[in-house]
Amino acid sequence: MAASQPPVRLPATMHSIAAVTPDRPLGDSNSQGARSAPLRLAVIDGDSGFLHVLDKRVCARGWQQRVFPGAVPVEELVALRLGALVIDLFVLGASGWAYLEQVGTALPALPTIVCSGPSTVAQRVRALRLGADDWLAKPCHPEELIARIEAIVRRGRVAAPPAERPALEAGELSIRSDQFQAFVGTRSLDLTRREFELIRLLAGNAGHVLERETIYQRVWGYAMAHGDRSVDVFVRKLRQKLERASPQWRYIHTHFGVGYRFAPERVDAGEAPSMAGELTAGELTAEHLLQ
Amino acid sequence: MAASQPPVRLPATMHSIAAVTPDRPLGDSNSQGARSAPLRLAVIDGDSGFLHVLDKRVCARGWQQRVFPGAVPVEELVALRLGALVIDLFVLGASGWAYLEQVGTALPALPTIVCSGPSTVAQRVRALRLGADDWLAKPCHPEELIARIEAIVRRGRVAAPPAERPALEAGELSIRSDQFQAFVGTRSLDLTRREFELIRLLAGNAGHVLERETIYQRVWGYAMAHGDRSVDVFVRKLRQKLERASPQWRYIHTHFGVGYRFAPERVDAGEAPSMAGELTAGELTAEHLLQ
DNA sequence: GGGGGTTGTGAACCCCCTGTTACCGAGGCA
DNA sequence: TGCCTCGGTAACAGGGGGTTCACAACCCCC
Repeated sequence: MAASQPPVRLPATMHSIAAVTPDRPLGDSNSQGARSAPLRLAVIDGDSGFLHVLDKRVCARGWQQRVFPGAVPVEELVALRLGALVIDLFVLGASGWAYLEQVGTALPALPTIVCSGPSTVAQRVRALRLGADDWLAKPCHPEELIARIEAIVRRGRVAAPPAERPALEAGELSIRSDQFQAFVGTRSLDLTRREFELIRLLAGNAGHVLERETIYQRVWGYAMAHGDRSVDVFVRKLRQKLERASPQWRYIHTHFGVGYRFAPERVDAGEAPSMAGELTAGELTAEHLLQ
Repeated sequence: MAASQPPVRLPATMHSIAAVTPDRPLGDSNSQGARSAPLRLAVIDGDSGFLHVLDKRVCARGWQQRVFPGAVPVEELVALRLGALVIDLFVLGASGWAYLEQVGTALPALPTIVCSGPSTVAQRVRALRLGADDWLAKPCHPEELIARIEAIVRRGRVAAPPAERPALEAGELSIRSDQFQAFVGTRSLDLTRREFELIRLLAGNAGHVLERETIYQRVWGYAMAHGDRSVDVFVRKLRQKLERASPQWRYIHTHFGVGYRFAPERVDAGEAPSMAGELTAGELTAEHLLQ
């Protein structure tokens, strides 16, 4: 652990929190619990009752479902671009095992779940060894089947590359999460990590006034102590760097007694040093500035 | 984004691989795909009969097993470098759900199986949604449990297929996944396995800043313990070898408080030791560096 | 216009982050 | 068994960046 540091250490140190990404811009992967991406599902089964109930749940989730009464040629499966495959092994009879192996070999990346009636341990083990990801006994609840499919898909995804985060554009600014940095044209603002987290939060809520406590909570990761001026200090640092890189624009506006609001505004040449707190309706809902 | 992501190595796999091919640049050590590599298993359970039977099977497979009577702090799990975790949720009582969620959040790459007594559909679904990969009802046959563990581990592995990967070209560097080695011209950098995995990850995401936690997660395969300096040390080793083989170029840039970014840059003769944080758009979207 | 609270600004302090080196244990190999 | 390589940990030095403080400037309200 920490090298030559004195013994006393607060548990929730700033670093660990900051490192854990206090503010997920959203639309991010962590929503797995709630919604998952639309999934294309193929079901090889003949049980119409089961299929009907399953279809309802699948549709409710926004997924798509194709039903097949028997074995589907592997090439066809490939063409379907499936997200997952559900098989009742026993509708395929004795050839089911060979088929399962075939699918497992040809499409190892395809999540495959066997959903069949009464079975023995040996059968289940065999299926799993042949490439199936799971075996769920019928009768089963469709929600459990869906949850199991999601679990398998999720497992495959944690190994996949992280989703790409788009850049935020505002005025002359380009805020790139993959760089932990903001740019004007090609020039970096040379923001520190905290400065970047702060501007990302503000720009991510452009047009909205954010209270200091909120800002602190989301950038620092824990509650702001009374009298803490950190937010003000960092806003100043940000303004300084913004002013230097993009002198024709003002980005961060102070709301006295409240907090700060991000909204890119072109500076009028002959502008008097206007009040920061003065607003117009246009500024407030400045949607035209960002998306 | 980067198509050619390095695979996420599960701990057990990784160790065995690293151990098997310490220096040998390689000849297709990927044969491990079929046979399951030794797996380090943790079981949170109190059922001595179950544990005994399971232990026999686990040992027969050449795996290792650690048993815990109750919840294990996540940091401890990290330190154990597990390949999979088996939990009897009900021995943890009401706190079991929170614990499961905690594990799922901190160690998303860790295959987790709940193996508990009678349960409801709702309980199983809940566990799966919280991050469990599977739920197997007790009493169960240990062979099925093992087969299910293997299926999950396999799923995590196929997500990053060892398919033929083209060589990555960057500056004077040529990173050949089929050789597990990097070259300058024809001269090998003589990278170790870990060093190679690291540079492959970085170069595969050229132009993007990767956080230490991300790097660790994807190269080492499990969550980074607080205070771990392994990434830094390996970056230094890499820089040393890169400097020796390609002195006219700088490849790895530090982003203070964040992590590292790979971007080949020719060293100017009279160059002052410039800041790593300084970027140009050219570097950012450095597509010309790869592909 | 004046007073009290709020915000801007600059600088000092010091913690912690990173680079770097050395050391140790594990495992392969002879 | 002994040597060697490799991975991981510990320790230290140096410097960047976060926090805090003091004071000035400012805003709002009475």
